[in-house]
Amino acid sequence: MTEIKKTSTIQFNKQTVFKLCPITYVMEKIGSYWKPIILFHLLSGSRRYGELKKAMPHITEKMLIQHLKQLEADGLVLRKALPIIPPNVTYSLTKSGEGLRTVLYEMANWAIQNDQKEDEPLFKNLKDFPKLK
Amino acid sequence: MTEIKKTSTIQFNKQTVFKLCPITYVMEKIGSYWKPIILFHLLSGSRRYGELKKAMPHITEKMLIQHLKQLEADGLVLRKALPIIPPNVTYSLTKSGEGLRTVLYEMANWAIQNDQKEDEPLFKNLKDFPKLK
DNA sequence: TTGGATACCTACTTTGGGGTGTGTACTTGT
DNA sequence: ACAAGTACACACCCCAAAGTAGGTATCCAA
Repeated sequence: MTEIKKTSTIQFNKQTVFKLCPITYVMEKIGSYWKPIILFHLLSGSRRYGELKKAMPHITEKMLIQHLKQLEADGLVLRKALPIIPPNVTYSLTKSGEGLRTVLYEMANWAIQNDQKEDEPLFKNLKDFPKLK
Repeated sequence: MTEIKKTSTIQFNKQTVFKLCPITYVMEKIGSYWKPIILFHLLSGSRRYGELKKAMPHITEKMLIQHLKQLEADGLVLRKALPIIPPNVTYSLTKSGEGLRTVLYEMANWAIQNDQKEDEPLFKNLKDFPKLK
């Protein structure tokens, strides 16, 4: 995995920054292009690694595991591996990750509202928003 | 301003991707480290360029205008410049940008819930979440 | 005339996020 | 004996995003 440099200017005095803006805290956890999308696909329940890959055809394997590992390290995602061959690994949301459901829901909600204004809307409504179980 | 390459693999067949995952649509609009943070600071009302700079001490000027310009181009932010010297430019949320309030609110909410678990919580509650006017 | 105030612009450089491609471990099926 | 299936690991490379550092325009006040 690619290491993260701790000395960049962005990392400077993070504590104080967080106090001023809780959003900064969120961005440190899920602030990348892929993470929210991965989390979105886990909202409907646990998924195998291969299932996630199929659900996101345009993500590279490297990005997928890399972000899964980080989400796991950040306590948002749980990895369960069965000791069998061929391997069987499933990923699911932790309680903390599950807490992001409303965030993602509101994002989807905004996307739909915002998209209606354009010529050819892509989504219709929120009926298809993933429900757990 | 830095140009955006339209031919990257990520851009490939975006239409179909959006249909599968509305979150992808959102990430294209506000999916960067700084954008949600900038939007957060505009939730309480219009702000001058210099005010935003002060509110985000660790952002570079380049990043600030660059993202402001893109947010403006994406119709999330409105720029109002008075023709005086020294210049007076204020930024505010458009209706579309204002629609992100709930998203940002839920983010802050999650940050607070999530943060309570740690040793030294940074935020207390949502009373300080910016209200318009 | 010099400097401050404001909101930028524009080179140049760096960095790390992301892409490509290959390899691996172990078992089951043919 | 070999390929297929699964979930990765690793090395190499590229480029866009972010950082650094300087400059600009215009007016006014000292």
